[in-house]
Amino acid sequence: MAIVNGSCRFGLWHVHVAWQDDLVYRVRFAREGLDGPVPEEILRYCAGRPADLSSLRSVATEGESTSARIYRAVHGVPCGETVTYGEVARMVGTVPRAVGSAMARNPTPLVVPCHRVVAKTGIGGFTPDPAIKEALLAMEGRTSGPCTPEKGGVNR
DNA sequence: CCAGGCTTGGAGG
DNA sequence: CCTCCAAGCCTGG
Repeated sequence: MAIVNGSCRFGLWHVHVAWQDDLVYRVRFAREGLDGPVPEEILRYCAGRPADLSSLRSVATEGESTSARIYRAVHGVPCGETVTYGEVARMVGTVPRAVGSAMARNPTPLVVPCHRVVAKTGIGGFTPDPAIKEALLAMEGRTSGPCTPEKGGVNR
């Protein structure tokens, strides 16, 4: 079985996904869509329905490199919560800028929820557009949001 | 090998 | 409150 490529809609964006079973190789936000399926959880998530993105695995978390450990730490951040670059750095034993670099190169956004990693003083960055990060966090902040956080605590 | 990054905390104005 | 800056380190080219 080969790797499957597909996309679904998230607001004005198209979410491209390269995947196979529960393993995701690549996720990226693009202006244009492409034909093909995406994992059920990602489809539900993008549609604003209850979804558990952490049930998917990412190739980014494989290995023992520093970035892999950073991605694993971020993979464990639950929906509805956020952490700062500095907090992730302390968990992994590195520095905030290394975390920022890793997030900027995250091959699988959503599956490794880099949008839940914010700066201590603000929302932090997001490629290709910080507006996506804001939209994702706003969506997850709702008590009846897609991942139904137990306590509807929005972080900031 | 080197430039630069989705940071941070402290110093100083 | 705000600007400035070095620390510290990982990665792509």
